[in-house]
Amino acid sequence: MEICITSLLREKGFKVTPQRLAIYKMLAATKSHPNAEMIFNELQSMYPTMSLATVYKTMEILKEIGLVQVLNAGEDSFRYDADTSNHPHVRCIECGQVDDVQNIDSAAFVDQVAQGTKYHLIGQQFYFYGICPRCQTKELN
Amino acid sequence: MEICITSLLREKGFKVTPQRLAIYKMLAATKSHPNAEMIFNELQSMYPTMSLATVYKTMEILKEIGLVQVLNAGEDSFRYDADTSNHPHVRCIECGQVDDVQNIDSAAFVDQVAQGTKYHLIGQQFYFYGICPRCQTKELN
DNA sequence: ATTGTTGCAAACTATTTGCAAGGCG
DNA sequence: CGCCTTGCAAATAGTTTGCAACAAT
Repeated sequence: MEICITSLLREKGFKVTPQRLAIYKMLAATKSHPNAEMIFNELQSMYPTMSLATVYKTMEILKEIGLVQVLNAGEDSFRYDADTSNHPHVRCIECGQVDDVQNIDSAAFVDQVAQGTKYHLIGQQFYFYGICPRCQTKELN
Repeated sequence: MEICITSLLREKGFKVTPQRLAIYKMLAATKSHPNAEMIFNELQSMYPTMSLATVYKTMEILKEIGLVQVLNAGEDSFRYDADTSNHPHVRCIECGQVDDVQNIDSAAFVDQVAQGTKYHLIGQQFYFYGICPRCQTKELN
């Protein structure tokens, strides 16, 4: 995994820096789909000089070399996911957490859209909204 | 349709103003899924004192009373749609236009997700990306 | 008459950019 | 060593808010 990002950066002509490794490592280790500020906050203790701008610049590169995907779950900021497989996401409208939706077969649905539109389709994003298990139990108060 | 927005506003305790009618009428008459600035620009000739802030405030209300839905197709601004039925959208990565995807049956797909997640699902948004017919022909140059 | 709304300007937030100092190759 | 990257600060863009004048009920 570290090998992967290191060689990928070099291949594409980007330099390998501690900041880039740290950002990618942190993202790959979480399932929380953090936005830039969350990533920045989490890395600040380890890298006291880390800047938000570097997080943004790094995400731009990681997106470009295919190591992260950018999520736009209807919020005011972008979230990032080191799992670049094309899977749906679901956001809790109470607490705001974003989870993966696993083991979904969207092929039939995508095919249907591919046929129904005259676009040359390249990708897609599926976002669901609802109340997460934890917030459901909270609401029993 | 005008009757609808007028009575709906009154029912919910909002006042009926020319600006609100104009904004909704314009949105209901287009398929272009405009963002706030596009709406503002188009209305400025007819309503020279119209302000962007009023567009935003109005969209907030129209969303609240269920007359518009807000789209977040991976851009830096929100788009608005007076068609509140839950249909997918497709955006051209060349020219940026956003189109509806019509006649799609997503029930099976949604059911699959509803069962696969422990969320209490409330809604969803499907976004596709690709190259629109017009840009496909342009690319032949 | 009362209360909500408009529209300007200022505030705010997320993101991007310019640039000098520093680090990777 | 040369060039890319960092990180600060300033700039930008979309959206929201405060408030005084105004309009709908």
